[in-house]
Amino acid sequence: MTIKDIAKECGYAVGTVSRVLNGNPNVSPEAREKVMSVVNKYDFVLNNSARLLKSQRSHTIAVILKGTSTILLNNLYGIIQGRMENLPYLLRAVVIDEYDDEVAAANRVMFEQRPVGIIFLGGNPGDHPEELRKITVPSVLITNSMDKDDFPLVSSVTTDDVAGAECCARYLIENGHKKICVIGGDLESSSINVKRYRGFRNAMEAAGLPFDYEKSYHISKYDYGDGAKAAKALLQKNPDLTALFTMSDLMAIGACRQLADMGLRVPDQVSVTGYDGNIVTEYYTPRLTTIRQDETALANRGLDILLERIGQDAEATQEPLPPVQEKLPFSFVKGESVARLLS
Amino acid sequence: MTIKDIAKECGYAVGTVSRVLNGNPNVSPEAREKVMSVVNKYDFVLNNSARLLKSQRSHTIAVILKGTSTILLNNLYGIIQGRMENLPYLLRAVVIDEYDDEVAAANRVMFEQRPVGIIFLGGNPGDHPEELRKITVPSVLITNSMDKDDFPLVSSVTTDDVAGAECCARYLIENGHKKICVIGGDLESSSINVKRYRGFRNAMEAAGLPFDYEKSYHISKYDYGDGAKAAKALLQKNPDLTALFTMSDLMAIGACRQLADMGLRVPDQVSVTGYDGNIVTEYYTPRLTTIRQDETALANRGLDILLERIGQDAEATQEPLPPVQEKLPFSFVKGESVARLLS
DNA sequence: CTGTTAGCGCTTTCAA
DNA sequence: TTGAAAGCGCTAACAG
Repeated sequence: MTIKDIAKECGYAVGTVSRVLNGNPNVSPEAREKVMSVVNKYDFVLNNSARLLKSQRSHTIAVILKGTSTILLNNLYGIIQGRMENLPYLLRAVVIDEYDDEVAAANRVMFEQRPVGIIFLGGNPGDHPEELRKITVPSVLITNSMDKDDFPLVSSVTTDDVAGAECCARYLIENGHKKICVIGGDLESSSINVKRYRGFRNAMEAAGLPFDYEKSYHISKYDYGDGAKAAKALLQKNPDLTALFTMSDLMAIGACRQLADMGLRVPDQVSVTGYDGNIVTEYYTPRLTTIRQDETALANRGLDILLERIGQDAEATQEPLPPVQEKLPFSFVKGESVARLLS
Repeated sequence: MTIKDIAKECGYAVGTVSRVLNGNPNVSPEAREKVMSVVNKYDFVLNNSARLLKSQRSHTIAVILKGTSTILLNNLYGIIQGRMENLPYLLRAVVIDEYDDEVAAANRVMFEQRPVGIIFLGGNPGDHPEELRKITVPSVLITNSMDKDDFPLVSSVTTDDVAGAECCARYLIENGHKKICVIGGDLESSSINVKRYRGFRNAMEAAGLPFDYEKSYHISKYDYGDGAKAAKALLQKNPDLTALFTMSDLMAIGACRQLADMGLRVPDQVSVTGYDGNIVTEYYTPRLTTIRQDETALANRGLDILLERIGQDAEATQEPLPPVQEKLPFSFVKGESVARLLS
């Protein structure tokens, strides 16, 4: 079943059928109706390969989803997908492993799909500058920020991780906590960890509290199990800690579990804060104190930025829009996992 | 940069370049080397659209992921993707909404990508028989079973939901629970709900316990919030209940939260069971009693079944392999969310 | 408004 | 073993 068959059956030429199917206005209503009736009769769909081959440009936006297990990213994807229904683009998800190279994946998809734009959900493309430079369509990184500013095609939308972490740490301090330990990601591996750590340190320093990285910072993956292990290790090294500042809700939940196993109650004996505002924090007992990123805003703004750049790229009239690195507001969720220390 | 440019640069014809790039054996070593050197020089990649257009058949396996939020499915996807590295197939993820029609999505991808096989992760393709019949490549449904047996191309791998639910319910009964209420999915909407309910009823009947669907079954979506609401409603109608049997870990966690808000402790005052064995159940407090599906086995077996059918489809020699509907064993996770009732 | 037609980049016969 | 050439299904430019 090809456009030719449709043309034959409805008595028009392939050009007309093509025009109808592509929403070209230069078609008479009768022709449109006639063609559509045949198209519907057979549930005919244009061959995408042929379209792509011909037009040398797809209407595909590729989404590189790094680390399928992160619920946040899936939600972002869902929001973006929802908006696609009213947009003339096709979304193509590329799900890669937490340890895969997102820029390599993007380059692969560049060749295979020729997308008009790329959305990175998670990951840190800036870590692969040479590869990233090969990407010739606008892209936007959501949830992480692009620190390098010499990529004219890469924008980013993120929440202010420094401020978020600072806010959360300040809440602990305001509640009388002084001996606070940190469960965080590897500072070498991702700038997001660095920022959250900086925010934490800012709050500590503002309060004149000391912090010993060697003793009181434990590296953890963004999952439950590692959070639990980190909590255990920190407790051994810092038996007098009163609070754990973590860089993710999953770490926080893992830590809570570990504390419970050690007979310590949250928040009565140890306070714990999460990060990200994962929905589970609302249902966990105790409800977790956390920083909520506004997923909807993040996804929408990211998509808007990309669409602007794709759109004007098509017109190719004026100067290309410069990339933007935006920070969106976060919100603090008080929860129940931080106790007020009487002093 | 096309195959033509490559051909020109290395002095061979496009046919030869194509043969080299496709691993066709009828190429002289010199030609191969020459071509490859130029290909590597430019990092040339064949235009996929043109290949597809020409060969009318991709090496793509499409994966329809229904409901991005289900962690289980993402894990399954991860496992499948991991195995792809050693396989000559490309995976194409199609993420659709919980309420989208997975068979329509599959048909779309059939036209656009011409995959050699389809994996349904979640969903219930059997619910759309007419559409499903249009799919002309082998497919396999993982986590749900195909009840209809007149689809010669659709296989399935699932755990035995009836047995799993029965096992879980029996555990409650063995611990002295008699007044058990159920938080479950809509029996109309998915056969998986019917099966889990049947398993539950089986256990109840075996123990000679009555169950009043109207009074003690509450329909809930597979998420936290609805689980909480359901728990509240059930408690109002059944103030004397001692246990909640739920059809998903998320519902169970939502229910636990609701119970805590009502001042009821789990499991001391009310016992709760989950379903699926989501990793969070191990870190929740209390650890949830649940049925764990063996994700790895499910994913691997599902892929194996599909590969067998794709493979022999290519040979096209003997009779096509019939579809199989397999049930894999589950495991019961005791957890800590069920109390022993003294009677 | 509609029909005709030249490719898009590739694979795959067919001949050499 | 290699080259030449015919399309795959579609779009878009052009002619009518």
